[in-house]
Amino acid sequence: MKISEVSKKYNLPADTLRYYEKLGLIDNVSKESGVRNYSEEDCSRIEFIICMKHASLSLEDIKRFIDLNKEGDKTIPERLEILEHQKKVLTDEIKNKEKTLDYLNYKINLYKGKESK
Amino acid sequence: MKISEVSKKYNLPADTLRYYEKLGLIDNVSKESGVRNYSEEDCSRIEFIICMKHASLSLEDIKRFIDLNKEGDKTIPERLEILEHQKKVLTDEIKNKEKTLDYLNYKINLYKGKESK
DNA sequence: TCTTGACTTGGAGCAAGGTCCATCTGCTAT
DNA sequence: ATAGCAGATGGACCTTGCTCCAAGTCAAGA
Repeated sequence: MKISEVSKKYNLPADTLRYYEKLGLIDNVSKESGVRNYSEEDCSRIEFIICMKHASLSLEDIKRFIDLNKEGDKTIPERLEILEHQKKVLTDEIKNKEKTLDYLNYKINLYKGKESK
Repeated sequence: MKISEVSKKYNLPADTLRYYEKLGLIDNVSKESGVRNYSEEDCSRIEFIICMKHASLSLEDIKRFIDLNKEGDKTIPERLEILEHQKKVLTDEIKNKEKTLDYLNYKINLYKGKESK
């Protein structure tokens, strides 16, 4: 897949894809006469990155995780730690956002009452 | 309340509180011989800001909302629009984060299986 | 062959949201 | 009265995560 296709597929600008590669989040994509050709594996990696971003990991943390992964099974405890920690973060975020959603609804109803008065 | 107390209460650095004031998110806090003394109202405002940040509004949008509020009831429709929009954003975020939480749990279990092998 | 268009690179620039610093002021306890 | 501490101010600086640009390469169609 060419960069433009991947870009469309994941809704990420080509610049961002190259940026992630530069940071080492994506391994060097193989090139044909200088042009990137993304493999299935590259795409899975991109999906993983997007997912971890939703979990609010920084790009640096995502890179850390990927690097650990490459080091083999002995890094599983550390990876587990990262995941458990992020799970906590994520759970808190969801709780906060749900509370905030309640508050938004409350406010919205309040305003709707005022508006139709 | 002095800035250090407010800082502790809301877990926001004093610099950040002053920064919010500079941006106009918090009205000019009254001062006693040059030292800020936060009123109940100032505190409510801070709580509002924190809440809206959880709803993923930018500081600029929060300021917009606060400014509209000051302009009186005629701005209710616009405020409602902001809230409704943000509700949508927030709902999507929660959905994404819940999906991601599932994924994290899946990964964690996978790793736990490997670890205890 | 010439042009067009997608792609490349390196590096500069940008926006958001702080964070830090030097310097100054004004209590408060000794 | 004096040292020490909290706070104030203005402005410089920082981090994250892109985003844009200039200049160059390459393949394919007219």
